Amino acid sequence: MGSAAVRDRMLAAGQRITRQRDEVVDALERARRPLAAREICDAVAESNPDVGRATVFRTLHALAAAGIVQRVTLAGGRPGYLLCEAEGHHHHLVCTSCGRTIDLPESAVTPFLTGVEEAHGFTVDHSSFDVHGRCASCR
Amino acid sequence: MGSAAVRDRMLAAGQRITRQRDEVVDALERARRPLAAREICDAVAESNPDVGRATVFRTLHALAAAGIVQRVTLAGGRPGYLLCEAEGHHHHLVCTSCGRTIDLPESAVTPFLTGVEEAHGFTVDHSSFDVHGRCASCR
DNA sequence: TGTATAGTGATACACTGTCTCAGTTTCGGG
DNA sequence: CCCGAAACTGAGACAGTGTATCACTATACA
Repeated sequence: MGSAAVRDRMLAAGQRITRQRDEVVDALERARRPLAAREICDAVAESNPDVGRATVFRTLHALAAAGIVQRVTLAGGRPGYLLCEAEGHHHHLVCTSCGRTIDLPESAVTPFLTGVEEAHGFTVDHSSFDVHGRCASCR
Repeated sequence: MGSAAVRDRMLAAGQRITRQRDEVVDALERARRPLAAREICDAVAESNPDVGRATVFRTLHALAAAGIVQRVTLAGGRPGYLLCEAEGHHHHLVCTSCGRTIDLPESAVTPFLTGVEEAHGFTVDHSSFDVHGRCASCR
């Protein structure tokens, strides 16, 4: 079952708690790393084979809208989904060795983006960074 | 036919010039904006219906390896391919209004990445930024 | 011009993601 | 506690992305 914290965030976002959504959150909580859509479907099917693929994708969309999950780009360009502890918009460093992620708060990025906006007369609506490398413990 | 500059860059990368590759480059040069794989297939098929889908993907891969094309993320998370004037590793600002892109040289990004590395004990192997917003002339 | 080798087309396969529609479940108010 | 509006679900069809194989072909270079 998904943690109480996640539940509260979903309710706060006006979304309902369902068995199916619980199982998606569960799979992500157990993994502690970004999962491909396929991996999530498989993990969910293990505890409940009757959950449809469409529901998994809808759930991921809903969780992303609530800021609970973030879609990231894995090494190789494949998309993955990551459960975020941090609330609000933020970015991630993805370790190519152990697969774990490090949160990068928006505040660490804002000065850089502001500089870019000023240099090019560009207004940033949305940004996402894919930074792959090795974390401190994998070097 | 792809420009001579692109031809030289492909030869320099040890790749052969073929009719099919020329047509992929052509499609991207005409568009002057990132294209979805499907759009490239359609554009190529218009001038030569016998070019296989697999060849288009292989060509995009080869062009990306030579730094001639970059895979970017379009609004909505869909992948797109962009012909790059600039050589070497760099990033792009994508205008959500007119679809055009602005090159962001690696040198504009390095100080930011260095700061991130120092703050988190992380070694960056590869980074790609998706920055969406409005360019100066679309505001 | 000849030839080693890179490139090609067809086809099959796997994954990602969206849509529709009838039926079900949840949440909040009474 | 029960009810109903509205959100959610499952099945299945569909479309795009991307990779692999294998026999065949075209290119670059000596």
